[in-house]
Order: sequence, then structure tokens, then C-alpha cells
Amino acid sequence: MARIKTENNLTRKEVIVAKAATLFREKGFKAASMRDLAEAVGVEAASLYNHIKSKTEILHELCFSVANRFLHKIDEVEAEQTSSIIKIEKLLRFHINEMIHHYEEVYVSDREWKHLSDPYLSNFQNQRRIYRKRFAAIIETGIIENQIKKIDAATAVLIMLHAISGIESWHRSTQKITAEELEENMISILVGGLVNR
Amino acid sequence: MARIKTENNLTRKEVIVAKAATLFREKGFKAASMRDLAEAVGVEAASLYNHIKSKTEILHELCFSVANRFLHKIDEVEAEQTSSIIKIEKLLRFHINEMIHHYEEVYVSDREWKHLSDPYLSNFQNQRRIYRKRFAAIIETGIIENQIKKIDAATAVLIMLHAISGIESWHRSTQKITAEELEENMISILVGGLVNR
DNA sequence: AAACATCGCTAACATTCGTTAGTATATTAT
DNA sequence: ATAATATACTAACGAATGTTAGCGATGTTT
Repeated sequence: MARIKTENNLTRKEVIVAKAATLFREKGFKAASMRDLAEAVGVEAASLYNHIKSKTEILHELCFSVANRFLHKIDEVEAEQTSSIIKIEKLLRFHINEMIHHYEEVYVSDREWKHLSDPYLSNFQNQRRIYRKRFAAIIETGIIENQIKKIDAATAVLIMLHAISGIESWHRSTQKITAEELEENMISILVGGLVNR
Repeated sequence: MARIKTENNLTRKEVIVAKAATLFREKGFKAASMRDLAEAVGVEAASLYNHIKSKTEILHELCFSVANRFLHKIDEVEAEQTSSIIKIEKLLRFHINEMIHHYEEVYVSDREWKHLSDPYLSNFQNQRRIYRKRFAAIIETGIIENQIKKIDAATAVLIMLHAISGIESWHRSTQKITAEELEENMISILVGGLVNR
């Protein structure tokens, strides 16, 4: 009888969620069926329900684990006694590395959260809105201190975050530059676009 | 008997495709059903098939009409006798305005092309790959001519294109800056991130 | 080895999906 | 007015979906 293999101290549920992240990224949440997921895990569809409550619960787990990591990071960065530019660079580097090393989860959280259902949906949207406001506030401080050129902070945030989601293309490309090169290139362009000179 | 209203010299098919664009953006291609679309158009689901061949055909139409506009534009820009920076700025402004004024179509083409089926799928992917290469080539020329800082051109393209897709957030936000302000802010940050100084 | 909990299986369910067939009703052309 | 065409309707199809019930197999604890 097939059994879900658990390695690296992962629970069976965590194995399912991880496989689901890959599948949701590849096909999209709606197009990925529980039978697809079951096959990827090596088990029958019904067996999944010994470990998870529903398909949507998997999406919850993915979206909120990602959101929490970002919220935790911005807490940390805000508390630091550094310039706005450095704070922004730190946040950007965190985003970039999350997108590089936790590609599937971050991507799914970014693109498929629409399929969450209330109250999780409004909750997620709120967190997201607040996160962006806090990010924008850092930029605004930088503008006041003349480190950053006079731009609309909300627009800047939107550019930064979406630009980073472009790492998706990097993952799928055949001739990749290294992760380090990618990070430095992105920082150079994005931070370079902000600084006042 | 309900009839599809056609205004502005649009065919009934074009009305359906336009409504579909809105629906596909809101719910995603897979989650938007033909019955949803029928309701939006004000007709029964089966009636749609007097005008379109299939659900996927609608997606074809959307994706390729958008892709063709961009290909046409890059043809035009490449032929001009101007600096790389100006060419890039022109392309960016075109992207920005497409995203502002043909939001639904462009967004859907960008996010839902995965649900195309072969041979349209590979065709679309090819066009996309070629477009990005041509965009990157312009950037590389700019680097050689010392107008643009030494960066990986492919990464720059990826940042630019994804950053612009962030206009999605602008559309959904409640307190919008004007379209003109948005355009100038984006150009300032994106072009500012490229130039060699 | 017995008892218990965990896990996976088969079978089936109610829905929803895209789509087709066949027919009725508008609109346009003769 | 009549014929021809375009468009909409109702009804239904087969396939795919998420999920549940019930049972048997496996693993763990006593």
C-alpha cells in the first residue's frame, strides 16, 4: 500500500502542501485538481483528506505562511536605526531571496490568493494593503530626508514588488545567470531608480 | 427574447470577447465559466456558441491581439534612428499606456496564456521569447554605447515588464493618482534605474 | 500479542463544467 | 409578404470536479 514518504522531519501534511505549491504554480489553483495532487504525492485523491480539510485549506497555508514571513521581516527592518535607502535595500533583498529560494510558495501566494474564501480573503487583502503602506512609509521618509527622489511612494512600492515577481521568468529560463548576479542586478536597477542624485 | 447589444460598430463576437476579458481578469480563465460569461452578456450559455467556437478561442483572440500590438510597436521603435534610452522609454510608455487603457485584455494575456492549448501555446511562448530578446538587444546596445549601466539585459527586461504589470494594483486602488502622474513616476524610476551616470 | 490510532483504498455522491442538438424567434433580403 | 439568414432558447450529454463514507491495511503502544 502506497504511503506518503516523509523526509527531513516533514509531516505528511507538509509534504502535501509542498507538492501542492508546485502544482498550483504550474497549472494554477483552479486548474490543478485534487487527483493531480494525489498523483504527485503518490496516493489516491481521497487519501489526501486524512491530512487536510480541503483544497482551499492548502491555499490558506501557503498564502499565510508567506505573508507572515514578510510581515516578520518588515517588523525587523522598521526597528533598525538605518537610512531609508538601506531599509529598502534590505527589504528588496529579502523579497528577492524569498522569490529565489521559496519560489513555488511565494509565486502561488502572489498569484492565486484571489481564490481564498472569506474570511481568509479579506484578511489576506488587509495584510497585503498594510504591508504596502508600511513599505511606502519608509520610502516617504527617504524622500523627506532627500535620499530618495520625489516620486509617488505607492507607485514605487508597486514597481518594486512586481519587478521582483519577474524572478519567475528567471526560474523558467534555460540560460540562467547565477542567483547572486540576479540579486545584484535587480538591486542595482531598482535602488538606482530611487536614489536622488 | 434577449439579444446581445452591439454598440460602436462592434460585432456580437467582439462584445463577448470584451466581456470575457473582464471576467477572466476578475476570476481567472479557469474559474470563469461560460455561464458566468453568458450572464454578463445577458444571454443563455448555449447562445454564445452562435458567435464563438469555444472558450479557449476567446483566450486566443485576447492573447494574440495583445501580442500583435506589442510586436507591431517594437517593429516601429526598432526602425527609428534614436538612442537606445529613447527607444526603451518609448517602449515603456507604450506598455504603460496599454496597461492603463486596455487593462483587461493586457492583464489576461499576461496572466492566463498558460491555459492556451497547442499549437497556440507554443506559438505564443515563442512570440513572447522573441519580443523579450529584441527588447534586451536594445538594452545591450545602450550598454555598449555607455548610455546604460553594465547590467544583465535579460534581467532588466524582466524587471521592466513585470514592474509595468503592477499597474494592476493602481487600477484596483481607491485613491488613484492620475494616469499621467503614474506614467511619469514609472518612467522616472525605471529609466532612472538603467541610465549610466 | 492485543488494542488503538493512523493512513490509504474503493466506491460513490452531488455539482459544475464546456458543449451539442434541435427548435423557436427575430432580422434582413428578395 | 415570403424566403433566407442570424440569433436565442430549452434540454441534455458526458466528463471532471471536490469531497464523504466505510472498510481494510499498516504502524505504534501497551
